[in-house]
Amino acid sequence: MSTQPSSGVVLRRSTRALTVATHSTEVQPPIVPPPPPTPKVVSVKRKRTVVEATEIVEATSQVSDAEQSPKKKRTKKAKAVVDTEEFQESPSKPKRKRQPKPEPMYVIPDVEKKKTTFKGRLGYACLNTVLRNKKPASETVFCSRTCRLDSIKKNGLDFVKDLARKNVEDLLTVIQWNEDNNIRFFRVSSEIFPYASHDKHGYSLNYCSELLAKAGALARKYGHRLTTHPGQFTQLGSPKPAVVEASRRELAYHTEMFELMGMGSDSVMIIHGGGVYDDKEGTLKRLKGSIKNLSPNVRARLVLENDEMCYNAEDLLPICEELDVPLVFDYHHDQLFPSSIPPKTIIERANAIWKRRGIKPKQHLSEPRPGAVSLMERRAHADRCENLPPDLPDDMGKEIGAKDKEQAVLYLHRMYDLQPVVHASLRPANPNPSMRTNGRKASPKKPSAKAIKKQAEKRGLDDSDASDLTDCPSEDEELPVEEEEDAGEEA
DNA sequence: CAGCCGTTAAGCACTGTAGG
DNA sequence: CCTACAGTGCTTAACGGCTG
Repeated sequence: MSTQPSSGVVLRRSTRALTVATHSTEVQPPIVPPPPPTPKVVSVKRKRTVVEATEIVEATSQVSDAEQSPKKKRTKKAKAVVDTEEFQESPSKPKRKRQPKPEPMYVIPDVEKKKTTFKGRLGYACLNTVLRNKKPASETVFCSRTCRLDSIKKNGLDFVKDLARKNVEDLLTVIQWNEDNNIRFFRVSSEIFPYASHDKHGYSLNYCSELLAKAGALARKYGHRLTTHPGQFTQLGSPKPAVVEASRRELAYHTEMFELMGMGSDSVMIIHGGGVYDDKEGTLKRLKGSIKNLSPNVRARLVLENDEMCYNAEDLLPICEELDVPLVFDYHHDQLFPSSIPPKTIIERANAIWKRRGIKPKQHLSEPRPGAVSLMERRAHADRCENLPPDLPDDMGKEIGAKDKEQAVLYLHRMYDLQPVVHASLRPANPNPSMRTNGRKASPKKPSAKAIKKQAEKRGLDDSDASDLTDCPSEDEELPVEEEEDAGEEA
């Protein structure tokens, strides 16, 4: 709303309220009838949530005989439990089958041909849009199924473990798709085993060892490189010991995954420097200390990456060189938060570390969205990349960070004649890419749970009401939510 | 059933505002 | 002027309410 100050560090993007039609790659003009101006009644929703929640508990507590006593409103969650129990195939009651929609016709425009000396691999991160968007929904393939902590509390640990198993099953499909489409470099979603590193609900991956070994064997058979990028809450430099400990667990779980898959040293885990905590030097010292304290097998796979806000390549290179931790150079981040050292020098120094360690180097490439001006806007990834940087070493793995995921890779494959492409796998680019990212949208009206809790504490509500919302058992959960709502309404 | 939309989960950066 | 705090941003996909 207000004009951006000249420094322009962060832009509050009220313009985001503009809704954007979901990325439509189909040729048919999207039929988007204007939504009726229905007033949103948030508070009602919340109250209902509480009621439903109790129903779910009842429903799932008798999963075995769920079929004989269907609740008037069978929740999706309850259904999900049944589904996971019948992974293979279920001769369940005859469902009315919806006529499958015909495959949409895609018109794939020609690409501008460009030249490069690059002979390395291009890869993408986490999600394959073709497989993810398969219809019907039961056909979709993806590796980042997750759930809420509440679902684990209600349904037990096996619930989340089953989700993860399905993720790994789908990883096999993704690897095969990648092979069929000449993409041999893939970042596995850090959410493939949801909550595996959680302090209370964490679990070992051993239960899934056979399937992981199978996925690893497939990747190795085709010579695919798999890497991972643990979440931004992996903060090895945090002043809070609990956060560092959680970060260690996160890295340990990713290491365990690659070990069970039998992946070699090229399967690295990439993290950023993290927050600054008002003390960059001190934080870098803590980061260094934390890395030194990692167990050897975890440290063997750890890699740092320059980010666009806190630690650029120049900040990280000294640590990387001292501790022999490879550096993933991200071109996009370097543009937003440049080092005083030119990229060429950074890449040379980074590559020297990769070489010393005997690991194939890796870089990240992405581009800001067209028309992006402010820093926050330029942070968001464009749908695709239009250019490869010059002078790339041939053994370099290049992960393309783009909204169109594998399509961005195929686009570059075509532009630069890097690999043959399967035409049926191609999807057209969105002709009208917006500036809007997919980030979380917050409701301006409703205070956050944290804010509500603090308000409640301030107003001197009794302990049970102000107790930790994230951790209280189901019985207690109902009261605070009701209180929450009142607090929210009044505030 | 499909699709839309807000919420949630992790941790931190940053801005604007209120109050001392 | 400084501090504290609320709100929003970064990412991502499932969940759940709701509508058509």
